[in-house]
Amino acid sequence: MTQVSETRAARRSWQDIRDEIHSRVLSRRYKPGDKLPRDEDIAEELGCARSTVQRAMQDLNDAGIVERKRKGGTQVRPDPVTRATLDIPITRVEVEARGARYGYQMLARGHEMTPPPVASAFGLSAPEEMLHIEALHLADDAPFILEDRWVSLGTCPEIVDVDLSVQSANEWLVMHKPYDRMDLRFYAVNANGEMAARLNVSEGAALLVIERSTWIGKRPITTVRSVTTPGYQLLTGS
Amino acid sequence: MTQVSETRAARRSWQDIRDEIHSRVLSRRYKPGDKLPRDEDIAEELGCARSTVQRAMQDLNDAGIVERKRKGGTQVRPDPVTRATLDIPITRVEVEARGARYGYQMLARGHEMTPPPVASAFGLSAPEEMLHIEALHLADDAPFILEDRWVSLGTCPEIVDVDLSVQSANEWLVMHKPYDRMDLRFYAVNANGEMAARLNVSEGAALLVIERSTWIGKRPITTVRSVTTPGYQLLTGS
DNA sequence: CTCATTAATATGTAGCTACATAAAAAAGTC
DNA sequence: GACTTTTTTATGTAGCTACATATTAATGAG
Repeated sequence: MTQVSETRAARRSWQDIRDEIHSRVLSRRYKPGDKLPRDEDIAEELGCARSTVQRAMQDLNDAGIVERKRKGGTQVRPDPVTRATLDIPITRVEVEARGARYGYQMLARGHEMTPPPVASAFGLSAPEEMLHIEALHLADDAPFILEDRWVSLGTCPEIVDVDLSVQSANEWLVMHKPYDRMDLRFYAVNANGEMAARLNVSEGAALLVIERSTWIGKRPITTVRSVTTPGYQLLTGS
Repeated sequence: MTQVSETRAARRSWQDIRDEIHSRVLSRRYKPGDKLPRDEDIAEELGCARSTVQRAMQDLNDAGIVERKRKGGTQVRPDPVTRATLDIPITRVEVEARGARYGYQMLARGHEMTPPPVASAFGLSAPEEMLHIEALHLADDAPFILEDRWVSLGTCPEIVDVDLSVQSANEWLVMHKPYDRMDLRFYAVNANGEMAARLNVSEGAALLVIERSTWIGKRPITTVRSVTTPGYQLLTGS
């Protein structure tokens, strides 16, 4: 224990505090479901300010290690999860980052009533008229990603004036339409006849699909199913 | 019920500041690549403390909206990304959350030298002896996930004393082994003969694969390839 | 005893000061 | 001019106070 004075080499950073708490969780000194001491007591025990503990706890909370509730205190998450952050770039940037030439091709565009599967992805009770777009992203002229998109005209009327034969809808939406909720899902499908033809792969090939839906408030913005080409991998950093 | 603003200018929260900056980015008042004013100036302009701006900026940084560098200042990320956090639960918890009975079956276990693909996933220069485990996770006695795992004996010698015929290696590792780097990748494969037999699916079926590797410092801990059954989806919340 | 009201309390946030740190810019040096 | 050193500066962090907020716990009315 430090006699303090001015030797502030002993100053502990919030990362130190975080690591100390984390190691106590891993060593089972704090077991899953256990309630931790109040921030103030931990601060006193470890010789730092409450704000430092607060910062550390916030990080542990974000990392899924602990759960905090006002007045309820802090507890170790009973069911540990491994949490990762995933960056999904705009397809154009992704293609260019691979050193390939990006190409974009709009296959179809029209106003249609949402079919049931789309409505359910959005949590809509009644079908509504939406902009429906099918498009193909190309890398060095080879098919790269096939996308099937629906855009809500009620939430996003400006989209009808955008020239989507040149710029992908995603690119425009990402740059202009804020959202406060997003749902992502990943799964694998066997290429059906249409996919195989569009992507120039053999029928039955295993393809990774990325589905993304966004909302602002309770209002749907867009939902898109992106079918990737064989060999495509989604990666996380950190 | 929220007691909204009084006549006195309500204190602005860091979320308000964040949303203001974010909306400026979306409205292109701050364009991709642009340098933002210093925190202090933004604080003055918006009438709050620098610490509040700092908090807001930290969040925008985490969200991938801006990039910050000491002395270099803050700039709008030139290539916008959509960032999502992914929670991968322990398979047992995942199965139980679906209301199914969890089962676990170890198929093979042995000490082997790392084959080249595994070594490269870990960034190892020379192959080393590792614990190799093949196991099957079951949901209501049906195959759910097939896993092929390598655990570094140098980094993780305790693992040899753990009874992995009862508890999955992942469950033990998550609870006992901290890591500071993790790599995740997702892709789709067509079931080969062995996978098809193990998972009781037809050959060629499209299966989602999750590969995960973890390190502590520069030392590898474990790498695992989890092959899921048809219909499996990975989801993100927010 | 039951339900509604009030008090107590742990975390969350805003604002301040002071200092640390990294990196760019400026100033020297050969 | 090319290289090194110093200074400047914007962000990052630690610590403090004060207050807000969401719950839980205690209290009181019937």
